[in-house]
Amino acid sequence: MNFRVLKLDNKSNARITEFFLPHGRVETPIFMPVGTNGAVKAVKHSTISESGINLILSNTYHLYLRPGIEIIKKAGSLHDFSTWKGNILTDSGGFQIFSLAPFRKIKDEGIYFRSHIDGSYHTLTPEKVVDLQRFFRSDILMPLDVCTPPDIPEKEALNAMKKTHSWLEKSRSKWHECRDEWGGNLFGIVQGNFYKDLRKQSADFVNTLDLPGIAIGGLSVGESFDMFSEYLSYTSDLIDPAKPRYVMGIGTPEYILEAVGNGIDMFDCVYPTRIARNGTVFTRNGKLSLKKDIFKDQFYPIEENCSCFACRNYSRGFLRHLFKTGEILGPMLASEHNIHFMKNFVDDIRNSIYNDAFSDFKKDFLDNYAG
RNA sequence: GGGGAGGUUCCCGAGCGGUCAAAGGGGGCAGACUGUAAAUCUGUUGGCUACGCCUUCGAAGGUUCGAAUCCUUCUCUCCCCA
Repeated sequence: MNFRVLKLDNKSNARITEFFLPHGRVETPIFMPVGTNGAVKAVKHSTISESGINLILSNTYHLYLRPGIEIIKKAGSLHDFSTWKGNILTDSGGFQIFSLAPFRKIKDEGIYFRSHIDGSYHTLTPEKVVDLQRFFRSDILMPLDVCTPPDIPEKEALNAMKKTHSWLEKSRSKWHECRDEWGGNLFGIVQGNFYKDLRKQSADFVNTLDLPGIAIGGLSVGESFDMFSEYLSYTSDLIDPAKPRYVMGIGTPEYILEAVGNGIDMFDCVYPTRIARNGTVFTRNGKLSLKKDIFKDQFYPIEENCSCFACRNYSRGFLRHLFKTGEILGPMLASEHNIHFMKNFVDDIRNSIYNDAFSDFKKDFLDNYAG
């Protein structure tokens, strides 16, 4: 995928990199919106692509259950099925094993689980998950892993890590057999919970596998920000710098700044689009809960200098009205704004790295955001 | 004119002698949301000099130790028949 580092920040580990995927070039740092079912909720593909984003995330677990792999195979690929022209990273379902805990059983060979939709019984194995993503024609595919919550005993964390490692080897073999069909890139996932010796073991192991990129999993799963920061920094330093580094499942602007400062290139999160649907939007001066009474007669945009469709055409007062009345347009416009916000935010981060001013940018941003 | 049903806290609507400041919705207000079981979820929603007191279930009066709940009158709304 021809990865290379274009610029290193002179005061932190922040960096700008580029790599090439089957559906185009990607420049990092990049925020990937989450479109679990092949579409970012409440947002049109054109809105994403016109904002300059060419990599979104979808989910193997969900697409496997609905519409099922046969339909996507028949369509040709997930891109063809959804008509999204850019790159797609598909998550494996590892996180669903974690978040849908009551319905699953983890064994050495894979996971047995019940569908959250109809209760039917299913199995996902590391090999099968690669196969599914192969038929999606995913540009980046993720291996099945075991994500664990904070505060579990080290022995339990060790077992989860071992399983993740053994599954990764199996995924890798399967990927080697079929990758030439379409050029998808399998990333490794570092686990190890909140134990540094395990994180170290896991990073060392994943480094040896010669994969195109490396993800840090098992963060932002309920731990404090300080804990997140400590383990992010520790783990990131152990990962091969000659590959894209991806922290799964973040985040808010604060988390992203922390990640970029520690050399992370990629991140994804449902947060911007989920809070948008629930009535909260980002601004450079902090979040706004649009449903609040104070916005009812503010006849100016969410942000004056934002170029998104919502800010060019609608006022805070009207957006509040849309949310209060349950109009579908409210979540749509708020989602569009938050997508734009994240894109512009990450662009500004990238520019600051170009100018060796990341630290100043971070400080200024956080001052405004909190104030 | 005759017969019937009913007026409950912002709205709808339960309650039909004490455990009722009054179920449940809705609406309002506030909070949460981080590899999406989420256009979702949680809290709160008469007043106060608050572990107690005050006002409140159309209005006024009455029965009772005690009433939103029973009785009388008044008033308003709706339905049916003439």
